[in-house]
Amino acid sequence: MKDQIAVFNECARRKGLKNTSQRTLILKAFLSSPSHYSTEDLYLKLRKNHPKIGYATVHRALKLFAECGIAVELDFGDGQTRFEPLTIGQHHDHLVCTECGSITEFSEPRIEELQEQVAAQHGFKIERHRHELYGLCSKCIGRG
Amino acid sequence: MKDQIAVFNECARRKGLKNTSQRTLILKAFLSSPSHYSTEDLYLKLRKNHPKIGYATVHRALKLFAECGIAVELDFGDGQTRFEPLTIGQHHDHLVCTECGSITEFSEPRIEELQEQVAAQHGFKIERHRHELYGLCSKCIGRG
DNA sequence: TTAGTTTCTGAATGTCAATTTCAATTTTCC
DNA sequence: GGAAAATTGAAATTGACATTCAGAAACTAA
Repeated sequence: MKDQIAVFNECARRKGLKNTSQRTLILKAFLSSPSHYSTEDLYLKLRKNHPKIGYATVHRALKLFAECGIAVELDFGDGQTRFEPLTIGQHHDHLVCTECGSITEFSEPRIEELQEQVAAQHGFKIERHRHELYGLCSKCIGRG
Repeated sequence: MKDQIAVFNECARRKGLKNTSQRTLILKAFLSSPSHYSTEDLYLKLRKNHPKIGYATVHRALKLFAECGIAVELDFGDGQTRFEPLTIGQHHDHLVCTECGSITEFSEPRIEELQEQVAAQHGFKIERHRHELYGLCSKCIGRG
């Protein structure tokens, strides 16, 4: 978390951005939870203690975090973009429960390797990828 | 293609839908091309020869095809949903060029297998998945 | 500290694709 | 042919994201 704040501050400095209490607030709330927040989610959470904060401010901050490389934008196809704090070197993909919406992370180097092979076969250079498995999580299978 | 029309007709019958010239037209245009159409794309293409056709009609037809299992909805994160004809048993994933937008299909059973292993480790039951590699296609690397 | 400059905030508004509405039309079935 | 039901397509609505703008706050230099 300290690393991420440092990275963000450096990025903000480079961009000539000012320090504002709102941005600090949003950054801390964002980093302090393992959640996969949509703008809406984080906005509603922050409003509880900071009723004056604006949706646009939260939205701009999250986009900024993504630009600075301390957040990744996720799209699980439900019409809402989610943001996840990015810990350097901790790439992972997601298991998304279609029943309860829970999100679990996974990482499988052998898949990444095969991906590279596939790309190489097509003369394709991978910049990024998206790999999501949708289905029922262990809890929802039980309830099934 | 005949299979898909048969599947669709059966699905339409079950749903108590009527046969209309527009839907037939849209279905044929959709199946007759390997493209990954957005509603907009297909609408514009159809309008050339059928100026009276409506956007909503095309949109409804494509959603219906997806419901009937002869099309899959794709979202490459560019703000437009694309539809691809689904040939039974021919699952594949996509390489998406971020430069020219070209879409190439790939299939790698070993990745599918590893996916299942990952899911099993988490007690997760996969219903569907999404796996996309974004980057530069061979043509765009050359132009680079 | 203070004046001056620049950025930021937040309410409101704009944008864009997806979706819905509804009156007119078409299909289906008797 | 005619009634009932579904479909069409223009227009309006929705919903998420993005932008605008006037006032507020943060920096900068003297």
